[in-house]
Amino acid sequence: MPMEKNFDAAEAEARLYAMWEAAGAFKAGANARPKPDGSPAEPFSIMLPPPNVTGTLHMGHAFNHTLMDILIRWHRMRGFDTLWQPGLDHAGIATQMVVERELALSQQPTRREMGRAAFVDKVWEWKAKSGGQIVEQDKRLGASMDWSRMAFTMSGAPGAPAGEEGNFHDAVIKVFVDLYNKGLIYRGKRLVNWDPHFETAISNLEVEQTEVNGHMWHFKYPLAGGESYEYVERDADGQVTLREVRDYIAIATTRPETMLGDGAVAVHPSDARYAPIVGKLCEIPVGPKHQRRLIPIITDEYPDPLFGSGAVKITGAHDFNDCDVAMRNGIPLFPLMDTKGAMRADAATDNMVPQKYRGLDRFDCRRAVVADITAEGLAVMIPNPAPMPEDDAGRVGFQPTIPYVEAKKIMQPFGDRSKVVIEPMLTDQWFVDTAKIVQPAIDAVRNGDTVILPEQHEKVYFHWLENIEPWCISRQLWWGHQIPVWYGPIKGGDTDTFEAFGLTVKVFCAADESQLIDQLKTYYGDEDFYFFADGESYRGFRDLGLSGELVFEPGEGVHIGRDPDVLDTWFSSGLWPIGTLGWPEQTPELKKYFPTSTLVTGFDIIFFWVARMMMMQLAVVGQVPFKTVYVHALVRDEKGKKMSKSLGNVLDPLDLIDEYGADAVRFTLTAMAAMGRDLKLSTQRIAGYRNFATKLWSASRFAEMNLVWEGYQPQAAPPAATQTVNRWIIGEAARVRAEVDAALEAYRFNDAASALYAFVWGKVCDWYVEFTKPLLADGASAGETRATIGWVLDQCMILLHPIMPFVTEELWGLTAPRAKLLIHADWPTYGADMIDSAADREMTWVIALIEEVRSARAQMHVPVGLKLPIVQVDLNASGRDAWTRNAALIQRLARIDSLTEGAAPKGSILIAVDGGTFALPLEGVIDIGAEKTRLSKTLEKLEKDMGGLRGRLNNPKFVAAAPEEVVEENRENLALGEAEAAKLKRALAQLAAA
RNA sequence: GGGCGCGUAGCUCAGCGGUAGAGCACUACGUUGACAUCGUAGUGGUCACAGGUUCGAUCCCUGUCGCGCCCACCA
Repeated sequence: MPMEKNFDAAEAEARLYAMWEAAGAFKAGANARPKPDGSPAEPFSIMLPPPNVTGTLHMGHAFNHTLMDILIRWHRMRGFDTLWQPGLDHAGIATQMVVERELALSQQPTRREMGRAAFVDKVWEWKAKSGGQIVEQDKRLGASMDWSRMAFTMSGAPGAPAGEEGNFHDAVIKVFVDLYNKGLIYRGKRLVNWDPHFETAISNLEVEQTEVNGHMWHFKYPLAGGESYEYVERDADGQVTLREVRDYIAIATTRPETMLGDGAVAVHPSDARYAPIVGKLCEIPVGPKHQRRLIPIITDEYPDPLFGSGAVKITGAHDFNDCDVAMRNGIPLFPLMDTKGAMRADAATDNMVPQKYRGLDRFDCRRAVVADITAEGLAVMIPNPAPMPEDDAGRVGFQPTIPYVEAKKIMQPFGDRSKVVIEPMLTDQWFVDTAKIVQPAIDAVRNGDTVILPEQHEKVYFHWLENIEPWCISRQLWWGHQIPVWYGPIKGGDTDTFEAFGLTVKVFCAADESQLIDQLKTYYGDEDFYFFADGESYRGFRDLGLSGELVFEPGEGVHIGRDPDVLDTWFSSGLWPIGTLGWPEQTPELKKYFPTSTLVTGFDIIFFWVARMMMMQLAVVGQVPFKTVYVHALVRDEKGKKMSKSLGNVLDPLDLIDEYGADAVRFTLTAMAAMGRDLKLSTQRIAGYRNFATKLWSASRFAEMNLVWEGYQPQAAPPAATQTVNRWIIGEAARVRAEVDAALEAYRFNDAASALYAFVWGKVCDWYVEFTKPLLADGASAGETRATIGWVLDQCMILLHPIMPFVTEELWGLTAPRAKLLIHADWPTYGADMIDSAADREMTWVIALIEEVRSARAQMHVPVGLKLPIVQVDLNASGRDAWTRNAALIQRLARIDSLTEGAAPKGSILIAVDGGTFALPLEGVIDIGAEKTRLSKTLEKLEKDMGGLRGRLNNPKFVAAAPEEVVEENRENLALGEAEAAKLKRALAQLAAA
């Protein structure tokens, strides 16, 4: 059946993908071949960065996955034992958010109404129904992952439905328990970033600092007992600029609502202005007068005397800096807010939050506080910067004062998911003591066990790890790995305890319930405890002699029973490399594929994920998780903006695949994957590469029409060709194969793409196909030429397959019966020995001659249909040889009808080639003026080039210092140029005579 | 405030010590038996600017000017 005129991507892609899957082509180890020495195939493994279970394929994934697929297909064809491990991340916050929204939309009970177990069931239901759409989308892209090994970061968790079995939960729990037992995980009451929308702690990486328009208010904190002091301000020279008696200390703040929790006012020890009042008390100027707290004025290095008033209110429970100051100085912390970021209404804070502010949202409270202070005259007043020439009462020259409020750009923390302002909150959380496990992760990159490419990212990696902070791993969510810790009362002397509400509580850490029971038995004996944990309530220890019932609230302390919190999603995805391979079981896959070969990822998750995988794998199994990390750039829109839904500039890869085909999308991303630079995607470019696929397709049709595929015998080795043209293209194939391998070896994906583009289009289609036309008509050489065309096109398909899998596989199947699918075809290894340098030289000469003639014809406006004779004016032996052997194709491609020898006839165009001169007699055809212009222009260019060469060669220092071959090359070029210039001049003289 | 990257043809980008490249766009010509998703030939560049190193700099160094990104607790 003859080939269709065009490749029908939409039809073929699904069919080909199904064929690969049915053939098990993606399975780990598929197409693995022993090495030439008989030893087992070398493993090559890549872990897919697990997309969120809520995710759909966006351009960043398409890029990321294309690069991985290229590496995987390339290695698979080279006979490596290849694994591309797919999977999904349970994505705690994101998923819980999606499911809660679903519940709201379908008017079902809320999360809290239905309770934890029921809600988690709902999430699993949702996952089964609509999670992981990205898998189907990846198939459209052509990603050749081993789907039979699909992993999930929550597999095997309690409550997981059938089909979600797996080791991941066990692995996560085991790691938590092990790290806890090694003292690398601890619980503590710390100030953490709190997301008031999701009501959970988040890590500092999940906080985005954004500049917003804010205000800084200046308020007076009156000194206790109406005391006053002399306030003196001096300039840099020590001259007094202000001297007045004050009965207050001025404070600047951007967050007046936190004043209620102030514990002190701090000034710098060297600040002479406040020296008279250090140690005295001042009053927080908010709330009913009789309830106002007095706080001390202290000194600390933290305040900057040049900023604001130089005095800082210290609110340890609501600011990270202040917390440090408070800790240093023994200042108490006063938590003011509840989990939603509203001012607390509960009894514990009675004396902190006055009645009128209780229950107010933090921002409403801010407005109220500002209004109240201002009304009371406790705002610092400044002259109105825009004085009125006349005031309301008609007073001329009156300059009113106004409350001192600076409009100010301030950095404000936002939750990266919730987009609400993050609140520093004092809560009990679990932390990984990263400082203790970070060093191996730093060393591994320093000593090259893991290589990060491009190199510049190593710096970023080092900087972050060297300044690493404790990692808060507990989240107040329900969807995730519940922390395997139970709390109970303690018998004296144990160290794993903490204080809460006057109770000393022991933390039990266990991988599962039976292990916990064992622990408790060791601890209390057989009779002393109850154990009861049904997934809903955890009251097992209530009767152990405690008085009262402890109620857990995030940030508020302790409960009896299992910790309700779950682990940060990144804690589990941090175990992705070993977890997907079956750890803690010592599976054969783990032995074979770990450490993995390459991680391909965007720089945006170096901290979130890459660094943590390094730390965790090293801490848990003592090995690096991957040998190479290839960090690629971001995909942006054509204007260079980051694609985002809110900007509406998102290009959907699936739309592009629909329109241009997956191969075109893949090739575009590959061609633009230059290291270290963001790529701006334009559909024009994709269309161009779609055309490229079409070009290859039509070259194959050309072959078909010329019976190349009739009885074609696919061979790995090139045919033993005798024709120069055939020998030449075989050499070119060898060249491009080497280029592609070298490029991929170095992760220079764009180099591989452009080498292939230049070969397939620029060499094979532009020249070789044309060269073969006369040969195919010639009985003697037609056979070998057909074989060569077939072989060369096979090489195109093979070498392009990693980047353009669909069109190449389709051609592979259409053109000849094949022993294997292309996806499993053997990647060539032939080398430079296939380059026939004589053929190479000859074809380069032929191409140059044809181009010269074409150029001359075009510029003289010789009609396309008009064939011309050519005159060989002078030509050296190799030129004559080349002409003789290629006369047919030169005449065809340059549209020449005959050759004569002799002097250039009058009114002819001179064609200079390496080793000689031709003339195109064009008397009566050419425009003499135009030809003069053409020759002068060529001469001018030549003279300019030669000027440079002469200058250099006349410089004795150049001749002395430059490498021999550079000097030699310059000499040769100058000689060639001079010969050519002489000819041009002669021709010009002739024209002038005519 | 630190750190990183980028300014090369009209556009999007490669390149990187030895005479400036690609694709797209543009211009002219073309119904040549693979391909108009095409062909042939062209136009188009002080490689941001200023110094320095070098026989030689788009490339290395320093500074300046523009852009972009990452990290950072200035109340």
